[in-house]
Amino acid sequence: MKKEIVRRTFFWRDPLTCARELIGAELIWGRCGGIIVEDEAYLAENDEASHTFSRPSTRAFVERNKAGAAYVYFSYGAHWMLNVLVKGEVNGFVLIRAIEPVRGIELMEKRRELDDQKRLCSGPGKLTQALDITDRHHEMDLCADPRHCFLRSADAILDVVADARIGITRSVHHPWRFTLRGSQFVSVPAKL
DNA sequence: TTCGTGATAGAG
DNA sequence: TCTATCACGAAG
Repeated sequence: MKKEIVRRTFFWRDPLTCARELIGAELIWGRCGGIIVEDEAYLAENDEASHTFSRPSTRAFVERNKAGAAYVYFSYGAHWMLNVLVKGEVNGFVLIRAIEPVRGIELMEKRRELDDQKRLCSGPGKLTQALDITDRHHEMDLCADPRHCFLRSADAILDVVADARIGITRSVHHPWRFTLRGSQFVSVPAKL
């Protein structure tokens, strides 16, 4: 089962498909990385929970950048969030919410000051802290540099669960959060 | 359950 | 300028 770098064409589809298929892929970030076990899809149109709904700067970002670009923003005065831009028939984003640590674990534990792999990257703010992701990565192309990319095997068969997105107040009903079934590394387990 | 934290955007 | 809002996390 050979893993290959996810190419830009992967992000030329609708955000829901991208989000679902990124589960099980490996996020490579410098010396660190891990398997994506939780993410969420946001649509640039008709999705009140998306930043594009209320933020002109985000709409400009979508226009300005290619698919596969990193959209990084600061939230609640404390946390960075990592998203990937998707540009298909419907534009949108995939928010990376949790990874299962695989490489550079020691470094990530040091950054988080936490010796617990299950909670090391089990949330969007936690994983950016563990990987040292900040606004300096905003607009970075995640399909060009093998040090900051996604790795995925095309033939992997995974049990992915879809349920409602977390931490939003609008458009809450869409089942656009995706998790790897049974994973101990997610922020909040899916309801069965 | 609460609360800190700061960027953004819209109203006044 | 002022204020509401927020795709969070940690403590209690």
